[in-house]
Amino acid sequence: MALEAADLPIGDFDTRGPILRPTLHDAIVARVRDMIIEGELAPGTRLHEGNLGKMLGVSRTPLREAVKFLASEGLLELSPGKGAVVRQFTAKDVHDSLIVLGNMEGLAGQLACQNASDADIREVRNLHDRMMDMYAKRDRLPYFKLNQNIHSAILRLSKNEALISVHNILQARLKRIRYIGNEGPEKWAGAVADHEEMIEALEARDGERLSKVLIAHMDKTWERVKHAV
Amino acid sequence: MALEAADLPIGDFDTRGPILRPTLHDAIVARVRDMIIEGELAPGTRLHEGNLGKMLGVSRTPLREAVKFLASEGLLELSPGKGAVVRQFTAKDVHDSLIVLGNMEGLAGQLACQNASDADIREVRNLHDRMMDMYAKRDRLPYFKLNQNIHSAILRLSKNEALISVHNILQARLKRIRYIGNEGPEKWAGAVADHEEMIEALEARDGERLSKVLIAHMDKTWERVKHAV
DNA sequence: AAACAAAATTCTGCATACAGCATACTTGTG
DNA sequence: CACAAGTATGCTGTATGCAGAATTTTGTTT
Repeated sequence: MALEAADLPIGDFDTRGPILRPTLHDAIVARVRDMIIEGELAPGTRLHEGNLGKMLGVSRTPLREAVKFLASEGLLELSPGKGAVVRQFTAKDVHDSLIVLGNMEGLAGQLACQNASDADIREVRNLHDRMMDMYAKRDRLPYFKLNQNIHSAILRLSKNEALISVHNILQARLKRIRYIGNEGPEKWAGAVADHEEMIEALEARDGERLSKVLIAHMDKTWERVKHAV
Repeated sequence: MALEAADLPIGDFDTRGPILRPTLHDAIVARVRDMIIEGELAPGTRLHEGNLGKMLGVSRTPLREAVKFLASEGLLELSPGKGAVVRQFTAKDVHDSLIVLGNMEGLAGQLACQNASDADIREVRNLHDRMMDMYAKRDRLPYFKLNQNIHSAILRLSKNEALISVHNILQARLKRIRYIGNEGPEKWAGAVADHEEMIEALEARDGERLSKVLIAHMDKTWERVKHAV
């Protein structure tokens, strides 16, 4: 089953601006990235251009271009003469990344309090309330998704493209860890309390407070995830 | 004059770990990146694979791979069917990036105060003193280089690879702006005062203070650069 | 002369072909 | 039986060829 440009997930299209034709390149990048995140390509695995290309139904040329792209994102490492290897993250790498992510989200929170419109904030409140419903029902997966959405929303509300961009890069590197770490011993009540404080601070446009909660929240993420690294 | 792997700048080699063979890929990436930073490839320019390849003495295949790599770094934009274009940064893009960079350096300062060895700090003191000599002589270029070195050193002393990595990405995107902005109406004395406070805070391992100075210092960078954007 | 349409050219995107290097295997020797 | 050297296979890295899209040029019409 060959990979085609139409396999691009909808979310990858930029609906503002001129409509861009989907490209095979983007499709391959997205597919291989998913394979890494979902563990189909385990850390340390050497990518075999012939096999992987056949598996995806594309020739080596666009596949190699996608590999270079992902290497630049930090998901793959290039070994000259030996091709690409799925990057291994040490526990320290993950911890370091979470510290940086926490700081970025803190900054995003501060900026969001300055730059978000009232309507923007109402949207986050909406997400928050829906998440709380899921918490009441102890419905894990939709809770998790809405949780992610809230964090992305805060980034978006910062209206700082540079911040969003570097956050995405770092986030992508850790997505796999989060993916496996999701089953860990979460202190669910504590996380929910954090989120209550977040939405309060955001609605009060209290950037300092929001920033602090977001950073503290990320510290707890490390506690939750570190056993899995 | 064909581009060869030997044209790699020394600094690109990772001297720790196994010695890696220089690759044409890295050489092309570095060369094109420089061409963008130095303005040889102006923002908005469409990269012509045929011409550029001939100019560098390489075929289109490795060139295209390098282009994808740089696109992932954010220095190029890919237009499906139209190839790659040197990315244009708006004034807001630059301002946003500087805010994020300032925040990152602030975090790096805090971490450096925790994680740097005394010897590490002495090295920065050394750089600082040499920079001050250059300031006394009003010797602009070496001052500028030492200045850059000090900022990189603080990042390095944070001992946080993730932070160093994302900082480098954002830094690379702005290098061209810094390059042209360097001639601007710098408030040299003010910058020097900032640096005096930085080294004091670092030697006192006062993370809070160092962080604040670094962030304020970056705000001034925006003032110095914004006229050129 | 200007505007539009159509053809020709040029460029990108992808596939394939080939050369050189890395690795695995085999075979010979101590 | 173990180890080393030589051989063979297979993979990566690079160049080239081809098809289709984009752009430019040219011709035609108003």
